[in-house]
Amino acid sequence: MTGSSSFELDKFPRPSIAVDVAVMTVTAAGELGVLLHRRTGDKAGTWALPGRFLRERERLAVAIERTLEEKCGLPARDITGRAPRQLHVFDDPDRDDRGWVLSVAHLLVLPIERLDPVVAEHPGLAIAPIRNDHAVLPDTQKQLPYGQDEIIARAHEELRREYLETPDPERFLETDTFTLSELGVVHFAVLGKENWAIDTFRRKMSRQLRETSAEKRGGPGRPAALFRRSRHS
Amino acid sequence: MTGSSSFELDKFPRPSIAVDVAVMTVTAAGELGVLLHRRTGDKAGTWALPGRFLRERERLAVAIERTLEEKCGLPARDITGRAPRQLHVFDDPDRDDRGWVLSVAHLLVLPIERLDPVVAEHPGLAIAPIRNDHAVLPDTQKQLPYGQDEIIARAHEELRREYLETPDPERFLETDTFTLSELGVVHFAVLGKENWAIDTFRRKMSRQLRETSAEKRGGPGRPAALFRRSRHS
DNA sequence: CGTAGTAATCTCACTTCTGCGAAAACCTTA
DNA sequence: TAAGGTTTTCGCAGAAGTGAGATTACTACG
Repeated sequence: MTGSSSFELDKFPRPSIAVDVAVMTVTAAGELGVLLHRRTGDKAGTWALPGRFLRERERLAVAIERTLEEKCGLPARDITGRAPRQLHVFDDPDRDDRGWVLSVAHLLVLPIERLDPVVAEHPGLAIAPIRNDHAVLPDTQKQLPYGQDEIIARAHEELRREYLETPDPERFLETDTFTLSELGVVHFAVLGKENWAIDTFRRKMSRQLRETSAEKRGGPGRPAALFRRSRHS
Repeated sequence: MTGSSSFELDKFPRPSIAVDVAVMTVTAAGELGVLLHRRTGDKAGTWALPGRFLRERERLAVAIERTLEEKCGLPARDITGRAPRQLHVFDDPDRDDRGWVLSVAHLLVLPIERLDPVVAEHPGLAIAPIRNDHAVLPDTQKQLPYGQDEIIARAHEELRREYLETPDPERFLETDTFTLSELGVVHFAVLGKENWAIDTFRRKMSRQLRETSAEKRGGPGRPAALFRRSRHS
């Protein structure tokens, strides 16, 4: 920005700023899913990504956090320690028929354990699986409003890029230690079978983790070594 | 966003939106550089990235384009065919002492040939080389205002990520055909010597280019094969 | 207790990648 | 026109990565 006298700010009309968030998780079935909520107001009943308008001098991350709390009943402490990630600013002035709105799209990853109880309790919430790069809605609605399908596509793309190289950087897995299989379920959900090579996966990831002396046993098959995140990831 | 009655837009105060752009180039000396301009107004004389406030219903890319035209005298046709790339939204409400401003940072790559004549003509412009991930300013000023150093760091990081894999995706090189050495100068400028392996570079890039039957000769040394961008890059 | 089933890990041949030095092809200058 | 300098390209041996099958170590069930 250029140096300007302070009243210059008032010279220009200003857009409303919205935040939208694709909360992504890996379901118990091992599928990548996104949190949707049923809208209220004039377009009640349709599914959409959570989002709302930015309040005065509010930070984007805080707006995201409050949206999830207010609209989805997700307690704030379910989000602590997790930072929403900016994806894109949608700036088409005709995107929103209510007026001139810029929308900042975000990605937030949450473990399914945090989402499941909340979704079970609120009928206005759903976790839609993502197939072929778009969300499969719970009923006959085909698309999300305001081109939110593109948000999901961008979120998925971002995740794919990260998960090719790094072991669960967004922490779908919350536990301190985990087996390579557990990690594999997450990566498989993100990457899909076309980008999935189990051998390469195990080798690349185990190199980036610290092995613990413990094992996980109890299930069928050979016990699996438990790994821990390496210090700086 | 949730469905809302249309007057809801007016209920909230709205922030000013600024766009800032790191115009990056590779200088004749083979260094990565960024375009700076001397500010006017109350902080006249200090160097900063070009930027201004978004006008009513203006698209971000258009605001960038006009900023460069109005503030730096870059003719619009120097930018045609090139899309600024969003990097980040800076949302700290205290970032700008003039008020509540969100700033959308962008990266735009331009070939040095387009910048050189304009910079030579305008004394308020400079191309600052980037070393150790921050711009080396032309005079005693140490830092850019409003944390614009972070914009440069993000821009550089983004470029590094792309240029490890793909031959000049942002098109520092504008000519139709080029030799691997000419391409190498650009990649070296972006990646720095620590990420530079000439053999790997040649092999990885030549595979992604189409060889032409022409050669470039005239300089000292063996003539170099001229390559062309492959269709979809 | 033995057998079947399952999951994790190891082994090995094969392919690809990497760094380096040698060779090729040109320009300049004497 | 021959020698020297420069730049590009090729060739090779060693390193690293890949995919598939064999092996190991468990649980479940009769």
